Amino acid sequence: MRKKSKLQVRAAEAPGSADKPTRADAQRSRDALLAAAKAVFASSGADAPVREIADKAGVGIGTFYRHFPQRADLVIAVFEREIIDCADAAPSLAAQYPPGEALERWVERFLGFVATKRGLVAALHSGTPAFEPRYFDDQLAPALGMLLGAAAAAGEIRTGIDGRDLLVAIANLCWRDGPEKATPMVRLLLDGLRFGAKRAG
Amino acid sequence: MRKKSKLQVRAAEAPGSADKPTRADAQRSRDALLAAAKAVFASSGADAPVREIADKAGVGIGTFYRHFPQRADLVIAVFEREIIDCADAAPSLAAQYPPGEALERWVERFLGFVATKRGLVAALHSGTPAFEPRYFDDQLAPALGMLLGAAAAAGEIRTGIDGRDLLVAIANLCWRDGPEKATPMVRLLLDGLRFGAKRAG
Amino acid sequence: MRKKSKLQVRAAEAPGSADKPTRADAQRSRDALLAAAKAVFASSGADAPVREIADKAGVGIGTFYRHFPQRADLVIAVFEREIIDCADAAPSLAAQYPPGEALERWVERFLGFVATKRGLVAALHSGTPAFEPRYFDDQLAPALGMLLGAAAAAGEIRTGIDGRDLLVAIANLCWRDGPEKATPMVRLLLDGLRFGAKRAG
Amino acid sequence: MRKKSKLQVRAAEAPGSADKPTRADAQRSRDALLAAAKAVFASSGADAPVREIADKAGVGIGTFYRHFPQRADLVIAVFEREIIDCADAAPSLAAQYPPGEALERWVERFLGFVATKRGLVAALHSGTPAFEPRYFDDQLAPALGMLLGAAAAAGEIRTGIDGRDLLVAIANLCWRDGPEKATPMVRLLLDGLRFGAKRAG
DNA sequence: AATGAATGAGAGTTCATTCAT
DNA sequence: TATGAATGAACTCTCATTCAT
Repeated sequence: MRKKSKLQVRAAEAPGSADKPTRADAQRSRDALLAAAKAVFASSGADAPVREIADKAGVGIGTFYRHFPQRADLVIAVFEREIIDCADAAPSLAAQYPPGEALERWVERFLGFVATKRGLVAALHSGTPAFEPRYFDDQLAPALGMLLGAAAAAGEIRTGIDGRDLLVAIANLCWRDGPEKATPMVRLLLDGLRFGAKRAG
Repeated sequence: MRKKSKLQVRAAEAPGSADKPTRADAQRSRDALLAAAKAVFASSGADAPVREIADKAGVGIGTFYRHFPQRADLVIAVFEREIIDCADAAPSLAAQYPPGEALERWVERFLGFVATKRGLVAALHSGTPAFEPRYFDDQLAPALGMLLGAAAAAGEIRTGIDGRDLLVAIANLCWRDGPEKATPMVRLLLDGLRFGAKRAG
Repeated sequence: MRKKSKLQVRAAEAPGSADKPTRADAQRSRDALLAAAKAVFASSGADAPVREIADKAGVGIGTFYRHFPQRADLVIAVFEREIIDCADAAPSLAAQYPPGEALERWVERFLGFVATKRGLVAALHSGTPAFEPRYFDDQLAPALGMLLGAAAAAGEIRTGIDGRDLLVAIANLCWRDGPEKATPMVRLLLDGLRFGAKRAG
Repeated sequence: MRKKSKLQVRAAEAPGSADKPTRADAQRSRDALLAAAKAVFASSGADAPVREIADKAGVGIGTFYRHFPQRADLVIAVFEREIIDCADAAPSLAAQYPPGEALERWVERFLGFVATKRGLVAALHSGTPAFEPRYFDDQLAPALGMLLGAAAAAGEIRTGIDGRDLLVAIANLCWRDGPEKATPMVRLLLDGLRFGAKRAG
């Protein structure tokens, strides 16, 4: 079973817990910031001015930085739920579909998440890349790696492709383009995996 | 035959030409700025402060902005030669190698250009996207399109892939990663093109 | 009784006041800026570069602009004390002297302020004319108007002259000239007021 | 008889004259600049950017500065005709009206000129004050001085007021204000002159 | 913990004036 | 002479981030 993400833990921390009692007002600030960020990201992109978010949340910037020292921290927190759900979808798809199709469906799902958030990919790469260790490495890359391994074992795709590398590549393809432009190119990437399998076989 | 790029023409203008002959001092400033920019881009990335470049060129900012009203204008000018050379390589490669190999070699060459300029791709997308119309659309995309068409005609790759889309995809794959990371993913993309051919055949 | 000026209140705010108590550091910056501006204005005129003032104050330009978004805001603040004192002098003079003399003395005092600040009048008219509403209209014009009214009531000067108009006229007479040149002309203006009274009488 | 102004002479210089033959193209440039300046002054004020005028004249800025090294030179040239006419009106008025009225009428005429040119007075004081010697001192001040002298001799106004000082004072009163605001104040000034006469008498 | 003032780099512009061609 | 490129000071504004309160 996947362990819960650190942020999630911190966020969901019950008041009165052993280590950090998470004061009620702090939690309120955090929630307000997340709600504001979600709204601002949707309207102005994920590279909106920090102050705009803080203002919308009715909170000082100091407070913003206390909660989200890095811009990426905020982005992560905003999309945390979706990321976790996406990672979680991997085992389900693997159980329901043959390996190749499971892979394809999962990539499509990931694409549906990442390509529809204007500025997400760019934002995640600004400043300290906190996103990658936390989610790429711990959640999404293993999920994709598992699907790749299964498909390779079934002879449907080539071997030797690292899940993380492919994940980053897919994200990069969505850097500026929406799903319409990105999807065909991602398909090409997957076909490239298949091509290797055929050649190898 | 491709017509010479406008900028190139302006820079290389022969004395006595029809339109304004580019004063020697203006040309000197321009050259100094380009040289300075090339150096600064190499050391500090393509998002270096404008003033730093002007200073290094021994030129006022006023002069800088006269020559390059938008930051992207400078970036373009700096890499102009390389871009043109890259585009020019397409016909040569097409003449020397079988279509599939010509395509592959050209993409590698493009990669060698774009993936080694830290910050280039990102810089070109900030501000006015002057780069794309001028070079992507007019020079590089047609070059790649030609190679794609030839390879498709030879049955080596699938049809229906737009040169510009693929070009952008390749550039996107290099967005943050150097050639080491990008190259395998670009290979995958090309294999995807081949996979389509096989499947279609 | 005149209410205290807003700026003054903000500056002199007693701790524990209802509205925002002006943080100590903000006040320090503000004071430093005012002191620096006073010095720079004296040496370089009221149109000195903003950065020079910020530098002399040991403060960033960002801070400068936070405190004084418009250049005129600074000019106002610098001379605020003197302006207020000048306006405050009107009732005292009115109490001590006969109306005509009170008027004359006050004008002389105003002149002593405005004609000795090289560039003051010009500076106040550049950019947003924030000065006029705040001080001309609210403080000085009423002060002068009161004196005019009293003198007119006493039959010493003509009626029907607006305090603000006269105030502006006096300031305009000092626009470039120091008190030596301006004073005789201002005297003429006051004599004009008296002439009207005599004629009317 | 008044000698012709230097500028006028230069402008009207016949080609082929003894000293400077004034090339035809130079004259054309000059004329174009004057026409352009007149238009631009009317629309954008007398403090319009130099380049705007040069552009409108279809002439390089270099050419502008050759003809009008100081901004005031241009302003002068543009209004030269009107200034001379204004000065010339003094003797006529003196011949037609009693001294006091002649003075009043001339001042009104001067006002009608200077107060209706937005930015004129300010422009004349920027840079080297070339205006004053040439026109204030040589033409207008003597004209006003003459009228003042006559009125004083007739006992209508006080003595001891310098024509130039009064002229500058009147101009200053028009610095920012149009004739509506300025006229009453100028009247006050004239009444002040009369007040002195009565008191002296 | 919350706040928001302070900071300073930087972009992009405008403009009067000088100077090389 | 005419030209317009060069110059560089200055200004305004934006923003991420730090730090005093």
